[in-house]
Amino acid sequence: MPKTEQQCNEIKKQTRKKILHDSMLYFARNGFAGTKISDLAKHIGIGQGTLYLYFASKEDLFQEIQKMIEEKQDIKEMKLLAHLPISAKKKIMNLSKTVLARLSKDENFAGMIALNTQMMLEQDCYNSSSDTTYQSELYKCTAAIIEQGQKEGTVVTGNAMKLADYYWGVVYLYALKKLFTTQYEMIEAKDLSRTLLVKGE
Amino acid sequence: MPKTEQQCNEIKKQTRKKILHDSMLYFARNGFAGTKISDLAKHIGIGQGTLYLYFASKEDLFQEIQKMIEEKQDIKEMKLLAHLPISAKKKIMNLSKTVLARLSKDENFAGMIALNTQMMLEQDCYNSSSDTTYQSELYKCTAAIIEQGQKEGTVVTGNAMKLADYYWGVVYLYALKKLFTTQYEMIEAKDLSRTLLVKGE
Amino acid sequence: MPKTEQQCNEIKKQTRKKILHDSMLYFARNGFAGTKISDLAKHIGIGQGTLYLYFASKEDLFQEIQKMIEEKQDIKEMKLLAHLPISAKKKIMNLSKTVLARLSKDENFAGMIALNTQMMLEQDCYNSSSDTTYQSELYKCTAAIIEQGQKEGTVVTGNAMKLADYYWGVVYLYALKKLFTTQYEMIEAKDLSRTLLVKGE
Amino acid sequence: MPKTEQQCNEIKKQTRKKILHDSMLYFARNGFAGTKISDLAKHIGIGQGTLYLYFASKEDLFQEIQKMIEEKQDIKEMKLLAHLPISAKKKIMNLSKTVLARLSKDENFAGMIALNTQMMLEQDCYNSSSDTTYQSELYKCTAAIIEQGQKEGTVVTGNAMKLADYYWGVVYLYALKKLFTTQYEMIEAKDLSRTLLVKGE
DNA sequence: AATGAATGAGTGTTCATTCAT
DNA sequence: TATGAATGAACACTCATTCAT
Repeated sequence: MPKTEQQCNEIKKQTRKKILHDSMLYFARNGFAGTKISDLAKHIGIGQGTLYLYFASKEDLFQEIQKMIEEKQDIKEMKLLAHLPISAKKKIMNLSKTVLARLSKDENFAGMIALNTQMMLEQDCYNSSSDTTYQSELYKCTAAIIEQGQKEGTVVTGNAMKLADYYWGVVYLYALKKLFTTQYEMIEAKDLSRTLLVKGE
Repeated sequence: MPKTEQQCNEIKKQTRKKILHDSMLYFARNGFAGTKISDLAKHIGIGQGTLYLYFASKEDLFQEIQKMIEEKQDIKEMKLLAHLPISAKKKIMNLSKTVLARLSKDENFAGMIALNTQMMLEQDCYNSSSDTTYQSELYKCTAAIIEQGQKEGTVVTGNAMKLADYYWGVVYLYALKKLFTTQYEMIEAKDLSRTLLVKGE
Repeated sequence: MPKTEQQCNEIKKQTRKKILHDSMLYFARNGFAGTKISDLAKHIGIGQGTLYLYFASKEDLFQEIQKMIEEKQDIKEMKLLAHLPISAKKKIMNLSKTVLARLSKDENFAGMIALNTQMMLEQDCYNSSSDTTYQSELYKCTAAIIEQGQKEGTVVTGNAMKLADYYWGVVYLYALKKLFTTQYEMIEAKDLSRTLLVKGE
Repeated sequence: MPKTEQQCNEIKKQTRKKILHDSMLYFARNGFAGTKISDLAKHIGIGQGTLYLYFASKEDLFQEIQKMIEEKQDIKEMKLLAHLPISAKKKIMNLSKTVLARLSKDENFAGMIALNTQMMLEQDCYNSSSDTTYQSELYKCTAAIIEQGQKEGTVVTGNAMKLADYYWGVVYLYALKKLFTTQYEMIEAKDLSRTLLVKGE
């Protein structure tokens, strides 16, 4: 539309964002193959054709969603947490509380976690030598905290990366529950923390 | 078929079993929508048409697989374990060791766990008032052990069913890893046990 | 539009003409089915929507182009030529020279000839009993000259209309060359005339 | 079908041929953009899906048709004619008679000529420096005859290739008539020959 | 009056299912 | 019984047309 003048592409950006956002949740719930463009468009509330004004194909849309997730992943907070001058145990309980709280309130966060983990799984599948690219930031931060905790004697022994993977795996689990089940019992922070801590509570 | 007459349907049973089995893994990896009959048949090593001699439709095949899983789920062992006169902590560590060992060795077990959990998730989605039908056996057994442990003071406090759900969720996680990743780090029994036990080791 | 009032529809006429003209060439090159409104509008240098201010539909635009061609067809000159008191041979060589010269210089003329002939071909297809409507004028004039030439012994024997059809068919041929090829060798007037004349040169 | 054994792909070859053949005529009449797969399949008498068992896409089918035409083009006869120890005039009249006779009887021949010429036109369009690849054989043979005739004084002067192009252009013209019109007047051999010969009859 | 973003009917392509062998 | 070629309903994608600005 020739709205006023300049920012008709303000609207375009808005629409693009809405599509990306709404599609993310839809894909997270139904998977790529299980998502029909016709249904997706209806769910977003736009015409089928409109989708193709913003994305070249279903595949392209999916990839853009993945890109978005990679960029978003709130790693900044994580990094901040990792560098605070507090005990690893505190950090872990803090992180767990924060993550579970967001998971409870925010479906988008759940969708992001779910898609992100699925991407990692499938990526591993075809590309086992992958350097675990994007997720590494998140995992590295967690691993750093774990190593600190191991020195402090509050975190269980074992490969730090493997433990970080375990921790986020559990988060993925409850992201799925958030996405798929209506009445679910969210885990508690102490339960999540227990994946890492020597002695819970 | 010129097998005189007797057990030409011995062969039929055999074929049906093979289809169910091979399809299970394929579905677990690719999902229902992501599975094409043509690919599936090739993967099994039979003609597309043959599938329809044994199953009425793709949907029917999928349901039969689900039934099979429900029936198989080695609950007997579980029940046995649950009623042994040993401490809950021992039971849990035992169970964890057994489950993870099977997961490592047996892709079918991984497939079963994966499909089973996905079924539960999707079922919840559309049928939130479900009485958690089939999975309940497995979960009830685990919950019983958990309750025993809580009395003994070795298992963390909290709703027993929720904790059982958590426990099997982690198992699901590593079933996925088994199915999707080529080089994965399996969790250790003590890590799995820690989801429930007050103090690891 | 703030053009006071008088001839803001002078501009409208101008635009309509431009659309008709530019579309004609585009249709001639790409055919009806092969022409997309989006591409056409870009080619003309207007918005897609603008087209629909001047024409009800793609089909309508195409029909208006056809009408325009029918009306334009410089039959007047032809008629004039037909009635001049000179030999048929002269008339034919004259006509050939003129037609080929215009073809060389004027893409629009080529487009008109091409579309016109294609119309005739397709019309015949669905309406074989057609009285060859509009093109008849042009053909009748040519046939008249042919008949004159046959009497004078300079034009080959045969049905005059069929020969006229042949003559303009060759013109169509070189209209296509003009439209589609960048470096083409235009036929010479004597070559075109030879379709009719007993003895060339 | 597992017919007897070996030649179920005899049938496949047959079907492929039928599709190629029937599509050729359909494309010749309607153009690429004007041809709908649904209509084409109906016209051939097969299901839409069947087309995609034999050809990867509409575009692919079209290209295969073009390949087929290039290969077919009955150049052998032409070459034979070109090398006979008879006068160029005889050769030309012979050729004209043969070509027009086939055009009258054989729609496929008409389709081939039409598509072939259209290919050449479009090819020129995008690739003006093309060495006129495949059609050259046919044109070269004709040009050779023309040159012979020019020496013998029976063929008009001028660039031989240009004249060959003219000759086959006229053939194209009547291929179109054959394809599009129901009641058409085919040109006569002497008319076609006159494009080249100094003096008709 | 002019625009181009939005739309959905229509087109190309895929895939679960059937069926002749 | 087993097969895979054939099918058409369903899906991804395109494009003529509309409409808010």
